[in-house]
Amino acid sequence: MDKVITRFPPSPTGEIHIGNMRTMLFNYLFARHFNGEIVLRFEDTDKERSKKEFEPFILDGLKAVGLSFDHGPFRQSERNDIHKEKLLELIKKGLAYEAEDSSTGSGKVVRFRNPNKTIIFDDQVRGPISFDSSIFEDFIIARNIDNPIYHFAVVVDDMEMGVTHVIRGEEHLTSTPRQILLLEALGAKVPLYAHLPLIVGDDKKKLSKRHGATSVSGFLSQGYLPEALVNYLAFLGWNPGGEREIYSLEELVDIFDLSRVGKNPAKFDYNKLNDINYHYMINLSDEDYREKLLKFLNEEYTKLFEENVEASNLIIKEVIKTRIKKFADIKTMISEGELDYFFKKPDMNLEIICFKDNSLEKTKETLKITRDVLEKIPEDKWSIDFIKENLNTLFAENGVGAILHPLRVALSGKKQSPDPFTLSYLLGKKEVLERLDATI
RNA sequence: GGCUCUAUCGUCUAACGGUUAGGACAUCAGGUUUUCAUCCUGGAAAUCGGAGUUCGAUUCUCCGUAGAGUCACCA
Repeated sequence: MDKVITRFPPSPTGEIHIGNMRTMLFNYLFARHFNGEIVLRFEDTDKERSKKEFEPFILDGLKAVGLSFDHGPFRQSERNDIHKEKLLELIKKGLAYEAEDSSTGSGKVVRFRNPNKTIIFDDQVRGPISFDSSIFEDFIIARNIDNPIYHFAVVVDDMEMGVTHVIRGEEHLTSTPRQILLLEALGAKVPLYAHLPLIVGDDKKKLSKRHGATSVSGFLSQGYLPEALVNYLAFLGWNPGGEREIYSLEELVDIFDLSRVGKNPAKFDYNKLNDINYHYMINLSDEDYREKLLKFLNEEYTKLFEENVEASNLIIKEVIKTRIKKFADIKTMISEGELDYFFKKPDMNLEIICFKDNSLEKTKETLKITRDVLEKIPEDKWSIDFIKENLNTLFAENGVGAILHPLRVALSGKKQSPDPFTLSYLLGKKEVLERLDATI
């Protein structure tokens, strides 16, 4: 096989969204798998919507998720000379002609002389597909001689850049025969096409910028890890066949195979993404996790975490890690007061302190017993296991809930919290006794 | 509407003519000496319908049905 060359052809009309990213990812995986090369080309022939300012968004997005390219970035708009040359060539050969019916009045449009034949191409994911080209009639390929439309510009650029594989979304399927016709007229080698299944929303409609598509930067700012995003996106419409589903970008490159791309549209599933993201998060090193988490804390908690490094690391390990699926979830934990009680004494909450039907009096009594047991534990033995072990002796007589429920409420002010052993350990002996005394 | 594509649990998917139709997410139940979360175990859950080909169809063919994409001087 010739050297594989694929392409990223985003139009710079805004942020790069999840559908674009998936297409680029597949182009990347395919090219890299065969040690091929990737061309990045901004498709900006629509002068109304394309803006140079959007280019960095796209470049940054690619960089953030680790997708590299080898050639470019090119701008379609800066390749006008070559487009015009090819346009004139077709006109000269009688394969295209200028016509008078410009609706915008900006000169003569250029139409392609349609040979009206059946086009058959072997789609790399869908198999043979055939179209009767006469339905397109003599379609327009340029607004005027200096101003080609997309279909013409892509075809010329792909040809000139030696693109061997065009991997794109299914929405381009019906424009493929037109492009093949142009390629044939230009005497170019027709690349192989692969049309990827669409990513759809809950309504089964194509995800697009104006329809539910979220930008890649949006996901990243929610605290989804790039690795997780890549991993999830790779599995939308493709899978390697086994039961494993966690793969790094490098591993995906190794095993990627276009023939295993599915044909049916894939619904974007946040639950699944969250799960994969959670998996990547808990496998982060402690330092890495902390560093990333800190970026999502508000001012108050950033300060608290930085002033209490050891304590906050314990809180991350024992409390936060199993409770958030993406880093931005920490904001919810904070706003719901799930972290408050580690740093300041809770409001006394006698309403909920009683276990089941126990009276307040009885509850205070058990808290006193609990306090006495805890007080006897030496500072240097203050560990989760040792606290548990000591409290154990109270359970048989009083019942587990009767001891632990009031203890939890006294320490946290909440009905739901991490287990009281962990809580006690995190707070430290002195603080625990103070909180118990305040309640009793 | 024309053209094109698609059709397995709620979701993503596996099974390239023979399986008790598998896995993951979600969901439900139980367990981890109280709760939330995590973790473990288990359960429920699918081949769109109809013909054909075949000893045998999720798998091949055809017809329906349903959904989607596309029909720009947008990309």
